[in-house]
Amino acid sequence: MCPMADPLVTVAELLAPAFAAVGGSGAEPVVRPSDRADAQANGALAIAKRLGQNPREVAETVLAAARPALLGVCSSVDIAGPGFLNLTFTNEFLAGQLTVAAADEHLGVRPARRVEHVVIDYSHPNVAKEMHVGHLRTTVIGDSLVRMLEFLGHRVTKENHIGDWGTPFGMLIEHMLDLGETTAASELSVGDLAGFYQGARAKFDADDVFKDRARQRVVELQRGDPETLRLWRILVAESTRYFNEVYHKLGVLLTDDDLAPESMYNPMLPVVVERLREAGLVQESDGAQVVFPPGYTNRDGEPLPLIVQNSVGGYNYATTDLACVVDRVERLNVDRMVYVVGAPQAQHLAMVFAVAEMAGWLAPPREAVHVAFGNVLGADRKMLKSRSGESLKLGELLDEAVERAGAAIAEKNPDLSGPERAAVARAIGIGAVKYADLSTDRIKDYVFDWDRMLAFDGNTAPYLQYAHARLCSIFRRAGIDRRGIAAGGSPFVVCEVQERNLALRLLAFDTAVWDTVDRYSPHRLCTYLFDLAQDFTAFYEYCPVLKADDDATRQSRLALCGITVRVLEKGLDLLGIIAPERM
RNA sequence: GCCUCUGUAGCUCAGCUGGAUAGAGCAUCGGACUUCUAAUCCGACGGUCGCAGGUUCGAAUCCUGCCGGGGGCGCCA
Repeated sequence: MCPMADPLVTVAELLAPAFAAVGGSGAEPVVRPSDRADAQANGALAIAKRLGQNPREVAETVLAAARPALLGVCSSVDIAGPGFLNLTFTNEFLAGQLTVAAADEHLGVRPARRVEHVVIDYSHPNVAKEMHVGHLRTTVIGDSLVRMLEFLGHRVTKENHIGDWGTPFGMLIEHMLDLGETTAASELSVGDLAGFYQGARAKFDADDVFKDRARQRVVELQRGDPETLRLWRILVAESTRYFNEVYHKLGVLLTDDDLAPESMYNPMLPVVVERLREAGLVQESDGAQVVFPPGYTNRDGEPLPLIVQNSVGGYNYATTDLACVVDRVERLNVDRMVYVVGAPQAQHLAMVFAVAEMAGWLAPPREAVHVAFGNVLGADRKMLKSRSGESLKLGELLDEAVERAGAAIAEKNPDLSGPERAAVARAIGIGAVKYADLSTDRIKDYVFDWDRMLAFDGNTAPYLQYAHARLCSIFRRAGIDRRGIAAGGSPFVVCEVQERNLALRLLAFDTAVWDTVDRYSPHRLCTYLFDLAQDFTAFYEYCPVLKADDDATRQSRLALCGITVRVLEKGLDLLGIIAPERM
């Protein structure tokens, strides 16, 4: 078993036998952070309630049993209020825990007990359609979850389920023919997907001849006509190239290897329906082939179906989503499927999962999770739009972020120049956009505000990056490699209150990461990192490092800075944010 | 109509699987730079946690009802 760095986890472990002895097998210490001490254990109250005893007396009994285990760990343990155990750690214990964390490649974060194969479904842009701010959330949240799950040791499969199939492709292909293949391709590759799509749409709506051609083309596409497929592949290839440009700007992990296009599932669609039919789940309703998962009703209170084949024999996204489930279970053998998809799809996904369960494709411990998220709003609290009222192109938004960050740097630090300034502008601009998205609870809508996200104070990426840059500066001036600092010995001396607060925060990284992953809520890690940056700057203000009074203090503070910079860097990396060395 | 998410300081948000006196940041006001990056720090001000009940030793947190806002509810994805 690997040693645990987090004092709350460690002390919970130390207290567990005493609580179990007094309260029975279900009794837990319930250790939480506290304002009045370093931690409080609330478990005695639950035991008292269950046993009908006085909670303070229960706390006394538990404490008496636990005392030996806490020797050297806690400098004081008090019973307070109705029966809390207030725990204060010894500085020596904290120093020892810091040594454990510093020696750990994972900075004290416990690896997953059981390694799972997790598939994450995110980003999913549509071919020949613009990527907009709606794609920002799924892409950034998904990317962050991939990084965290991998950090915990899971095997992660990224799936970018791009929309490359469906009736719109008839008009898109015909539009491409009208423009000429090379013109069309160049229009798409420079990223004018909105113009291309709207051009096709306008003709489709206005021109009946064009409409007929488009419909005929859909038939050819579905029939597998080679020439039509060739044209279709041009659309897909040019769009994919454009998506990759946006992904590159964003700095996310997605590559072509992660593409799981809708069309990939086409051959499976009839099979899915057939298998549902064999399982006796399919009914005909108004001419369509449907499954009725229990518990869903429409607005008239009648059972609500999941339509898997429409009345003219076509398949839809429910069929495709079911095919995905089958593919992931039977081909990839995944343990967990994570869908980073907007909140409006909640009912659809719930029904798909329900049908998959009915068919026996999805059964515990295998699980499917909908990681839902809200909208990005403008200052008017409506869906974010460009000035002209069009939907905002993601690529342009990212360019603007880098531009704004560049302007800020030019003003604040004129010494940075050339390529370094450009790189820093990118790290700050993109980091700011990502952090603004990740730092609020994903289920809620948030207001997109340039000034707030790019501010260098407050809960923003630049504030965290600035703390990181100051740390790097210390090591640069000391002429020490910050990565090699903590190796060997136990240099930590926890003394000043700022050192103590920083130490406690650093040691809570484990809990912060696990809380974040357990709830698929990156904003929890953001909150932690902001707290860490604040604790560090307080330390930085009051505790000289390079000019410390004596060498032991200097060594200890350098080592403390060494873990801080690693946690900050790793934490930001888990959010997909780059921390520049200077800014 | 039913389902679902949501309502916390002037503003933007944490806290929600029950714990002690509800926390940050911004803004406002007052302090701190010949100092490891002041892009910072310290302090003050600021809240009947939408409303009303209930559960209990204890509720922002759980339950019920109501009010306000968003979303979803049969052949698009």
